[in-house]
Amino acid sequence: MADDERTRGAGRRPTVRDVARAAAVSPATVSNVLTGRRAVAPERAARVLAAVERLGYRPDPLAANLRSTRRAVLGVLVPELANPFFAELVEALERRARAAGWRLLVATSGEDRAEEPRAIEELVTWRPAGLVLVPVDDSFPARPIVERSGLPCVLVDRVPPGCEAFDSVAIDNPGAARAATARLLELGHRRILAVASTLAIANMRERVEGVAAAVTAAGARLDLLEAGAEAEPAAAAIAGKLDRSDPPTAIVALTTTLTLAALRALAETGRRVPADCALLGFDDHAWMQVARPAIAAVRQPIGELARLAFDRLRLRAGAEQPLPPCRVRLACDIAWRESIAGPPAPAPTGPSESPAAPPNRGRLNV
Amino acid sequence: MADDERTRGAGRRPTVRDVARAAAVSPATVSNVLTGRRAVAPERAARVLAAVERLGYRPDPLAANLRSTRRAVLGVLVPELANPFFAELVEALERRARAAGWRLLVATSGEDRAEEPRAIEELVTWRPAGLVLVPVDDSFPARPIVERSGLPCVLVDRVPPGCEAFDSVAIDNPGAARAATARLLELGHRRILAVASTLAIANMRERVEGVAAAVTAAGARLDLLEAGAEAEPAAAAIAGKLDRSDPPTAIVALTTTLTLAALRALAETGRRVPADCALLGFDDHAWMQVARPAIAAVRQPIGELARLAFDRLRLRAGAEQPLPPCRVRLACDIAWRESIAGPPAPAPTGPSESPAAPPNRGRLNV
DNA sequence: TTGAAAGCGCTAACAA
DNA sequence: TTGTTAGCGCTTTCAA
Repeated sequence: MADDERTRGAGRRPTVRDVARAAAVSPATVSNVLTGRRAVAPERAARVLAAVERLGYRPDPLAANLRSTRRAVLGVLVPELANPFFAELVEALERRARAAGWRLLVATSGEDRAEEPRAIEELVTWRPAGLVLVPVDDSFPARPIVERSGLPCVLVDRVPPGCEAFDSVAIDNPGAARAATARLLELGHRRILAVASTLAIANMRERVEGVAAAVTAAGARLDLLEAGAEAEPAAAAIAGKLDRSDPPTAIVALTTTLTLAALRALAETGRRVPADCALLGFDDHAWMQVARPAIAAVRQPIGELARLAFDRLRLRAGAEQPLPPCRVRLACDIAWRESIAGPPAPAPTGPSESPAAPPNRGRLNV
Repeated sequence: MADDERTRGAGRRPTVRDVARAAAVSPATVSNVLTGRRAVAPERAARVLAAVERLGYRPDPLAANLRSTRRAVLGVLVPELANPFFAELVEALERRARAAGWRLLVATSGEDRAEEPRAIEELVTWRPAGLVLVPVDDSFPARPIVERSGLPCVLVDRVPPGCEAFDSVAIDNPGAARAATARLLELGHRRILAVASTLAIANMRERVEGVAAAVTAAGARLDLLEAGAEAEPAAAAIAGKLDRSDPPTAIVALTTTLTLAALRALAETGRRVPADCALLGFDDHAWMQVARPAIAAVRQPIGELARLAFDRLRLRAGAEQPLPPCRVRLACDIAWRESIAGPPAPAPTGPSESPAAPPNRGRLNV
């Protein structure tokens, strides 16, 4: 059925004109019914809808976007999809976008400063309604292109300094790091090693600041390691820190890769977790629950990050006049697990409560 | 500089016409220079290029795609991005696509049969040059839409039966499973548990077949469990199998989630790996190397899968006449790690060589 | 409220 | 080899 209708075009997809003819109205009316941009008399609208149904008409978004200024595509640039955090972020964005009838154009910069502006430039030529962007690092090489494009843009996860004019959505990095570290200090740790990939990325610095704030407040000692993004060299560097005479009794790893590197370094230097050294990571993954010991980790609310970023973009895309920038910072849960315990030798002070996390869900609108 | 040129349009992006005027040629010539579709005299081409540079002209892919039949966009549909295998597949595809000047439109079906056709339908309305598709399962609900669209389509990873007319790229599932199992049998295992998510997905069945073939050939016993895609219930089901009087001494987990579930089940039932039970998973991830014991796993050549899928699609998109379907199956490496050892009690037979993998890289063109 | 007509920016015909 | 013309499928004036 309906095949007689469809063969008419000899394989050609039906267009607005076909629908208009079938419904005995003008193409403009078809458009108005379908986009809802202008009112159409009920009976005519029904005729149009029926014709659409009968012909199996699907509007061509390419043509629609070419003509109109309002598009329903979002450009998304993340450093890499191999990083589960970004993969989950993109998936959450895609889910929300599709639910709202929007599409996603996805690109990756490969954590490469030279690639970022190239990727953004290509994205921009597609004239998306907006951009969701995780910059490579503080240098944010795509910035001039984004600004010149005039497109709405939300920075997610990494918000370089000087980007106060951009919308941004990220977690409360200092807060999460402080809360995590405070717990370690409570348990009696006095030498804490914070492992960052690079301090050239704002969120890394913010996490380090959080750790430092807690450590300083407690009069303990902070060891800071900038270990790079690669697992192997990072593990070696961490092992180096562990092999000193006065090694840390707790490690806070600021990315998943560094958590893995820390685990490797601890194993290689013969440390048991948590007996010899406690470990806490950023970003929670399924394997951390199953690992023995199970690894404690800061849990980022990825779905929430995606939701806020998308809603912001949609709002801005639909807004008539320019909106003031909006900076959202979300609080994080921490999954306390077996990798956390008090320091080994003479447990100096610290209460012996069970390591339950204080409930700190909520939102921090800066 | 060049600003005087750019302000002319009063913020308007320059078009082919602007470039044509600036270079004193026709719009068609500009198009021909930029797309390289027809020859243009060197000096004129140089003039055009100079004008492009001076005006900061960027072609609008929307308009180009609307007019021409050849598009440089690929539609990609995967079940989910939260699964690192698919995330890495998409990343590898994106990398190759971008290198070739193509873009990716990404959608996810959420492993949902109802969502798959919806997602594909939206993808198709964008008129991509081709589709890369990982079906939800054998039911492949998007199939009629894909066929009706007439678009080139490569099935990746999951190739439902009856899809011989489609191009497909996947690993040699039976071969990988057979090789893995053969090694376990060599080590003396006689009761092997294969854990699949669901037998409604072809690659799961193929893996099971591979395990079964090896087990049968060795006269050993195969235990098959269809454990679902969720970690918790799967772990419970696996624990059930382990708690019987005659438990398996080796587990082959057919997905990453099931590998995690198996680990959990083993821990919960007090089994040590590999002393009480050996474990081998499908899909290798960073944490498996760091886990104690390190987890052995079949390594899928994701980059290669992506490369072949993309090249195939590009070939088909550029081809004049229809090409015969091409079914590629790639051999896999196996990362042999600590989670593999002989069975606990009376190690019956089996040579005591070191568990090094036989080199079996290569391609199997079915 | 509706229709006719004019493009959005580009490339494919066709003619020169 | 080049320019002219037309039109991809849609939305948006503008006039009725």
